[in-house]
Amino acid sequence: MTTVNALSEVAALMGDPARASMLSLLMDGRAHTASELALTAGVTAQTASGHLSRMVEANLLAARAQGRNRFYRLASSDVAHAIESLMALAGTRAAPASMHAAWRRDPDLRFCRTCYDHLAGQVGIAVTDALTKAGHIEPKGPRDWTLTDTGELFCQRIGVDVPGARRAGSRHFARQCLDWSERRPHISGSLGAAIADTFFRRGWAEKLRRSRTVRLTDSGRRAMGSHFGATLS
Amino acid sequence: MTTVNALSEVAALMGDPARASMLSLLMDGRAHTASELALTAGVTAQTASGHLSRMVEANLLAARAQGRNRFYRLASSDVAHAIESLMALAGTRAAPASMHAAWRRDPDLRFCRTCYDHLAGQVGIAVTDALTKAGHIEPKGPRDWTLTDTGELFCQRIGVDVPGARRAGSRHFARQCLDWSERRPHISGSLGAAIADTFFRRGWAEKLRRSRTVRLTDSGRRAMGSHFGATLS
DNA sequence: AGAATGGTTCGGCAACCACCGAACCATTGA
DNA sequence: TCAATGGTTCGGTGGTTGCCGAACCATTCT
Repeated sequence: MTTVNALSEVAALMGDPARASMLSLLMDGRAHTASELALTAGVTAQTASGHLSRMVEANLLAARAQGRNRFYRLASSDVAHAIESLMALAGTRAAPASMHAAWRRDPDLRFCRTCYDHLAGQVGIAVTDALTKAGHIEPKGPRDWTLTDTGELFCQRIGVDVPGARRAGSRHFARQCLDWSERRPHISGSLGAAIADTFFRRGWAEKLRRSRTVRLTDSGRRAMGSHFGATLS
Repeated sequence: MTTVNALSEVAALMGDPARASMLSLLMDGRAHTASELALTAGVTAQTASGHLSRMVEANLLAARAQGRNRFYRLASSDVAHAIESLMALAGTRAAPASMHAAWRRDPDLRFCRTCYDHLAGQVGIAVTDALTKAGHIEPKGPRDWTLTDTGELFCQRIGVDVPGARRAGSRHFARQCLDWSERRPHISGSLGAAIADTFFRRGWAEKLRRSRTVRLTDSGRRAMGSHFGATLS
């Protein structure tokens, strides 16, 4: 009820290892079935079911029934943002030495991944930086960007569905999202999602199954150079 | 070790009610003694000691011995930011009806409070908005502000120690911090702290003991009108 | 030196809760 | 209609951990 208990309740929910792995998987922005989540969490279906209903109850997750499957997804991008923020904290938690070790362990994840439904990691940052440098997006207000006229043209040229992104209901159009590995913001919101979608549709990138990791294809690397003027390690 | 476990570990630390209330108290940005923290958490000194050492171990808290007292404070503003982010999530957790009830319960906290060491709540937002509207600060990059020339003069006039804030080591100068009750950014960083300090030094505001709540004095209300052109409910 | 205060360590207890086995419901396909 | 698959509910069990009493260390005050 009181604000401190609400804090501890929500934190305690994320504090269980099984639930944390489920949330981590759901950070890819997609909806996953209960059994899939049970598998990645390393628990049986019954146990997973309990966890999932508790998180739905607490409005961390949303459930959608389809056939005999039940799909779960993060309830809102706010939840995704809070998780990223905790991850950022967890990243600074350890001493620099072991931090490097942790990053060595998952260099691909650090290079490119999905954050909810948009691109994050070095690639996400590179895209965002390129758009900023070219004057295609400009900061508007504290947590948003504006798409400039040249940005509109640019998006049209590479095939980003801007009208569709603008149509996306009450959702933010171009939002700043803090990247936990780079510790700098990348572009999110419906425009960020549309850009990521372009990467997947044009074969520039592909999602690895059961993971937030994204692999940049060869044509993707070329596109980063030609369209975004970015060179990646 | 792996990133998901680091997430769950940090979340689990915040997930205990006793630790959560300690962290809430420490959100006022000050250092508090172990017994003070034990009292607000409603546990005995031994229990509190255990909690505190665990949080120091996890780099959430920093400890400083002084005489026979031991003072604990948040280890970094990153920790404060993560807590605010979780609180924001906890705020949206409940249905709108009960959310209002929770806010009714603590209208003063929502009106004005400290967030780490700067002002938050309606007053924090009002100050930030006024500075923006007058062109005293401008967004610089994704999460910072620049103090303009007129802003420099304005600060000097009302007695904000800008040189001192600039001298503040490696700390960010003017940072954007998300306000969990207003869900909009207010000014933090060393400049935000200097502004809050001015409010306290000039008697515009005073901290309520054992709480993050800040009371705006009558002269503070007048100052909000004359210096910031803001009217508060 | 002795007493008082603030803080920590240790050991045992109790409550909580994550977990699984088993049984049960719902949807799909044969 | 009957099996198969996906999911949830229920009950009992075990491990974790938060908690306090008691003893112990450190600092300050008389």
